[in-house]
Amino acid sequence: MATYAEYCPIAAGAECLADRWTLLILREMMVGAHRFNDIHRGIPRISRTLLSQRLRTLVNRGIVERASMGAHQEYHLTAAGRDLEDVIWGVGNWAVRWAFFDPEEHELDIVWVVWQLHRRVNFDQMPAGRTTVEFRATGARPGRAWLVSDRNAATGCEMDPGYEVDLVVCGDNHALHRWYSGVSPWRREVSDNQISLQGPSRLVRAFPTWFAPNPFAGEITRHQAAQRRA
Amino acid sequence: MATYAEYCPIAAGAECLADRWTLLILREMMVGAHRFNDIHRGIPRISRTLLSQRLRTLVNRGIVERASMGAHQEYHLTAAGRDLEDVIWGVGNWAVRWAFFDPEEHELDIVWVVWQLHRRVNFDQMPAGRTTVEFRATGARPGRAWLVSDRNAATGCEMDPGYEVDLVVCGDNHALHRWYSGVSPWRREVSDNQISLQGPSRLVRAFPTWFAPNPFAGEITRHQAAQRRA
DNA sequence: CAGTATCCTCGAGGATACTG
DNA sequence: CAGTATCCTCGAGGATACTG
Repeated sequence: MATYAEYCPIAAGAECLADRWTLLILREMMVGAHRFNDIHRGIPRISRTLLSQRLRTLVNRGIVERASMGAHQEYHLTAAGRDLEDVIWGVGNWAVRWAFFDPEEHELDIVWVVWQLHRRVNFDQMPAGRTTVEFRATGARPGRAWLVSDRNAATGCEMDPGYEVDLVVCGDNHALHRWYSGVSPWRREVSDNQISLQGPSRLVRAFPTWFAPNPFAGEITRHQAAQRRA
Repeated sequence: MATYAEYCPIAAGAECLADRWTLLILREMMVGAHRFNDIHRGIPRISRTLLSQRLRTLVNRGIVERASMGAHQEYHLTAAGRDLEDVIWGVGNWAVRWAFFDPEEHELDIVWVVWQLHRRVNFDQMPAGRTTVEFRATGARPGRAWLVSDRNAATGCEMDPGYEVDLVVCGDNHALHRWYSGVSPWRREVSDNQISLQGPSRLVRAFPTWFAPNPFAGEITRHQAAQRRA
């Protein structure tokens, strides 16, 4: 609270926002994570102790509110928190222009990618009933993860959920991250043989329509176009 | 660098910005401080060691550039740094709406206020030649500071510069900070007898025109009007 | 003026085990 | 499921003294 001890709005704002992890916690609520474990899956490298503490601080500052929803707890942005969304998207858009590059090896995490993807499923493009997609990342930090979509609910799994797999997405981990983020379009990675699909051709054709674009895809595309002009 | 290890623009932005003090260092460059000691006077509670280290980090990240200007060094925002200005003003404007209140005792620092004021002098409203204004803060954290304006240059001093004082601004420290920030208008503090001027009536009448408003004064006024409507 | 080198402290936060 | 309690480590950063 008294860290800066300056009577200045920027200092007051930094007091609220410039703690490690805080922007990512707010991001998770902005993209639809409201339960403790869901928020944690979106930020796997924060410890549960620290996440708990940061959430308490955000509640005390009036940016987040905690509420009992029946049996479980939920965290939601308050009006003050929602008023921060533009600033936080602004931080991300700035980074797209100046500090966001091709994925580095330590940033690769296919489980995290699939977890984030599960929030962007276009259910009206999905087959009726359950669809199970297995992602197999090869190359650096290889791994597997599963996306299960059923009617209008989807989830990401780091363990085999045991359902029959309808479609396998297999590819280089860097390429999967480039596609996920919007840094490169699906078609390019497929035609470069970096990513391939295995499954019924009906599903293979439909797959590119199953996910809404990354929230930063528009800014990334604009930035790439500006780069090419320069 | 690898703190978050997430392939996300918000994480990349937080990596650059969410360090303690960093937003305040950028603020100082945004308002016109470019030399090490000037930046430090704007952020007196940071140690010189840490300021030096943060500046180096900002240079490495491409947000600030350091250049020799003749004998001395200067720090300036790069294009990437200038592109951050809207985000940083956004943080301050958000704080005005949700996290900026009347000054607390630990935030009072009349020397810092006068130092910041020296950048906002309207030289065309100032008398020709040198003008020395002494600020005397009474009440909590009392202190004195001097503002010296000469032609088109001004500075703030924490020690008596030894010049004849042309005008004395005397008042409660909280009131001086409210006026400085734009939280309350000059006329209100004067008519409430919280602040008074001592000096030739010509200078007393002119004083309220001598400084450009605080950069957040507009947002503060808008916010106060919205508060009254609610 | 504009820093840097060195030493030392303390508190943020990780690991682990636990709870309603 | 959603955390909390406890213990411990290590590194950020303050204090001090120094330099071109």
